[in-house]
Amino acid sequence: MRLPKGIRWDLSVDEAMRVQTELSKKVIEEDYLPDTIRLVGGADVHQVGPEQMLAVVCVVSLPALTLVEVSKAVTDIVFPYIPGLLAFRELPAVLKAMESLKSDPDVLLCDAHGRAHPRRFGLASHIGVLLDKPSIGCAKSRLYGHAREPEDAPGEWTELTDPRDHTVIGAVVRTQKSSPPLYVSVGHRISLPTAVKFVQDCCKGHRLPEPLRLAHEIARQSVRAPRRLTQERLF
DNA sequence: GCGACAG
DNA sequence: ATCTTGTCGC
Repeated sequence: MRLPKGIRWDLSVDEAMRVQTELSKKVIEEDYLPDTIRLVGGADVHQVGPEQMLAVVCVVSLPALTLVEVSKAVTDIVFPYIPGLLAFRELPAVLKAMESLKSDPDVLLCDAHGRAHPRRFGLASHIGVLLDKPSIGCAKSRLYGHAREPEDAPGEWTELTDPRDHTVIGAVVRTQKSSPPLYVSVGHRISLPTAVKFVQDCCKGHRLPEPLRLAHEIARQSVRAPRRLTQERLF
């Protein structure tokens, strides 16, 4: 998959926040995606030691949810972890993994927020806009917004709203009984109802949707064995 | 000033 | 994200 060129990552915190505010205007919150979705991607990033990041992208086919491709990439850490600015830390690794991907997923699930963000531009939206690809934010915990707790049954969900203007910015979705809910939000080129439906369709008995569950598991295993990673050692 | 805070 | 054991519940 082709990547945009000339992106600068050596930004100050102020500059990074301004970039988010600007790019957030480009987010499309409508279903601008193929009629039939056959491939769903899932991206997860792990930190490896004090100075490296490992990104794993898994592509799964619908409706069987069978794994069709895995791509990995290692990059040096170029930005600290700051709540709200996660994209500037993880995007270099995710983009590199996306670059070596052979298949072209119809939609990409991200282990992060999309519109459910202080400036309405979390990692899921950032990667969606940069690649002009439908994307969904699917985080394990809350960053921003108010919501009531959904009932304890798979499929139950509540709205996540912006306390400033009461806009709906996401959904809190119970994907498995007795498990903490997922925070689903629009990344890019998709509507919230469609995003919620996709996440639910991709969960086969687990809390996380299959593409993300697999990516997370593969990343965890890759980080386990070697103490230091090289691009070649990943394969 | 104080708390909250994706991974 | 990472550092970390056993343990309780679905």
